[in-house]
Amino acid sequence: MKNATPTTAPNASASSERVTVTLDMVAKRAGVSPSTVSRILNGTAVVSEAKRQAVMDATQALGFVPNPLARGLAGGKTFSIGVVTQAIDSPFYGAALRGVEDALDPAGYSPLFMSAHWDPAAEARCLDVLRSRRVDGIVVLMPRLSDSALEACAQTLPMVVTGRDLRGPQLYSLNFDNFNGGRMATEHLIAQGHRQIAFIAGADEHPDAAERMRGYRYALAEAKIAFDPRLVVPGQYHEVSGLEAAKTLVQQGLPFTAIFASNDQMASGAALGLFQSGLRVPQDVALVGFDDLPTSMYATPPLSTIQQPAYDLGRLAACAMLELLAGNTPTEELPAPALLVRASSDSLRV
Amino acid sequence: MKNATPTTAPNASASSERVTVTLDMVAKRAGVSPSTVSRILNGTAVVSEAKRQAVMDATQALGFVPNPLARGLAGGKTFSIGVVTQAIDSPFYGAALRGVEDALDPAGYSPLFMSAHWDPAAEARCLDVLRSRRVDGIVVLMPRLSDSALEACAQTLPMVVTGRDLRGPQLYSLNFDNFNGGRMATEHLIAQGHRQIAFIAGADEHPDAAERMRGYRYALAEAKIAFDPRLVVPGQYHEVSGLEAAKTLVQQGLPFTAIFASNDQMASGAALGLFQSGLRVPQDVALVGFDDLPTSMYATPPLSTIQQPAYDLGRLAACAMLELLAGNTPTEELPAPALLVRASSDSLRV
DNA sequence: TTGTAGGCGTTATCAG
DNA sequence: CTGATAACGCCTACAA
Repeated sequence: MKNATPTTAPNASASSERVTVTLDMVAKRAGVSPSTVSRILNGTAVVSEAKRQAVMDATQALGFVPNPLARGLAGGKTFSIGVVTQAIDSPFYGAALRGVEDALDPAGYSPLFMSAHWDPAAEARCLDVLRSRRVDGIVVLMPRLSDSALEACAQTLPMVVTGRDLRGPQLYSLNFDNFNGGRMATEHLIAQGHRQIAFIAGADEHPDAAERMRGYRYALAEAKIAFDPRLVVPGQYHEVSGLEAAKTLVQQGLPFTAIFASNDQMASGAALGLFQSGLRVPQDVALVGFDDLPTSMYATPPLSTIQQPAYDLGRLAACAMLELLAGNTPTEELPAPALLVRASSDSLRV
Repeated sequence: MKNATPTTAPNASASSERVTVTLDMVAKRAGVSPSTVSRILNGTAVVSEAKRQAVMDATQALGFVPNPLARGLAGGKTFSIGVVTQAIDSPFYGAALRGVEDALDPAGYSPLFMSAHWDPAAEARCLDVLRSRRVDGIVVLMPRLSDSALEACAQTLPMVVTGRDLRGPQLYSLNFDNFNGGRMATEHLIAQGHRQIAFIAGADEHPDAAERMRGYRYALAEAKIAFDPRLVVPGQYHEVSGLEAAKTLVQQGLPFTAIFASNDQMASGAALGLFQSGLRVPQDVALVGFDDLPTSMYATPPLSTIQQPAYDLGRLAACAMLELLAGNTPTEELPAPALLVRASSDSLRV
């Protein structure tokens, strides 16, 4: 990271350096042709060691930095990859984007982030903008576009998507096992002795929300606990809806001793709702979330949850893209869901 | 947003469209020269209405989208602006970045996000990368680089920074009144009858952390409350440090009835620390944070805090950049700090 | 008003 | 192995 800076190098840095140093200037100074400089800098061909040194020296001395725009125009590769996220200000996507950054940076690629806000039309627009910017590939986190639209896009560019099961020559996907996650959360509650377990569902359009619910129902069935639709309240994956859901449950009067919220944000809202209703977590009601947001372990009380590795999701998606770009077949896989038991569902830990 | 799509327009969209449509093709189809097309599309000159129509039609029909790379190479403007954030996965920066997105998008500019992780060297690298990518301007959120380094950079490019007071021909800054924020938070606690108010400080390197502390001390002095250094514990602006700070305070044995944490993340950690120590918020200890993160109102109990408009911070910074780019002198100002009293510091609200 | 020519900084394709 | 010579797609004088 920290190469000793040769005294000859006026490394532009965040300082002066007015004129732009071009490849031609390097070529001239090194006494070779521009093409040779290009070849050396890109390792496109074998070059004599002598010229090689001369070019490297000149590059250093002049502080030459290739112009990505020109590179993109001429060569077709821009070394930037488009990343479509749904909300850059969501804790979940934030972690994922950081994973993307961390994976792309060392490879010399720059991410180009765009938010689609769960709107298919906006998502399509993102793809268009990204393609017009000539990105080398596109990663879509939790797309809302149809499989076919994504597949169509993959005909033109390497694509990696998460939250789907799509494969193709230029298409790779990474999916999380939401079903088993939902099942594990519910089984944990059942193991703790709970029989009346409420469920705060996620937005209908989210396929993963449906999977989590399926896991919930599966676990209930396995335990021979009758499914009571009245204990299932809708949510929208954000705090307010969790708060409202909890209040609905309380007001409804139907007894319940535990809540499984299909994501941490709603669990957080539900915790507040219970608190405001005078119910203690976990003494009166046990609570389990889903995602394991960075803040969940610092909630009061710390929230039990299913760990969904958002950071790794982003990182692996980016790695897969790098593989695709290198012409390889990606093999990255997401880790299996893991249950994190914390105080919110375990009275012994309080 | 939703123009009726003319039947003649095969709007590439997220679909097929193999070949790239160039400006020359549009020119040919419209029966004019490339330069005319360029002029019309950029409004660079006055053109006859007839040709104008012809070009617009051809553009539509062909679904032409100008290549930003070529545009950047030839004209110098890339319509992308670099945005240096410290951590893309922080709730505070997340909100700010969303503000940036929202302001830039309608103006036709794309943000290029990079994270510096509070490391000056990394920040310098971000600036270099961004400049090498030929962005039209750079916005730095809460820079760690020296004023002079930023000013130097502003000689080359329009710059907008937050958390500093810097002005220049190509440089604009947006600063938040951390001193008064800290003061208001403390005064609130004092008004609630508290005399022993602990303070969880922020990282030393953050200038805003020092300002908040100054506000704390100022308010104490105003109220003739002796400043007790033992009630000030260091923090790092993240949850763990708040948790540890609270435990330190409790173990220390010195009585205190309130805590002012210099940011919400630490306040959240402190809340957990108090909880684990068997202390109730606000009955035993009142708690006030700083920032008003989106999640703070859903904390258990909801956290009183000083509202720092992160979203607006980003939005206004981006707007200022747009002004700079348009050759105007920005005039955006950040709103004054506001105190939000919630249950964590008000027993009546619980 | 509008067309022509040249160039922005690289890479790629050919010869040599 | 290396050097010309085209593009890449668009913008901007300059000339008409």
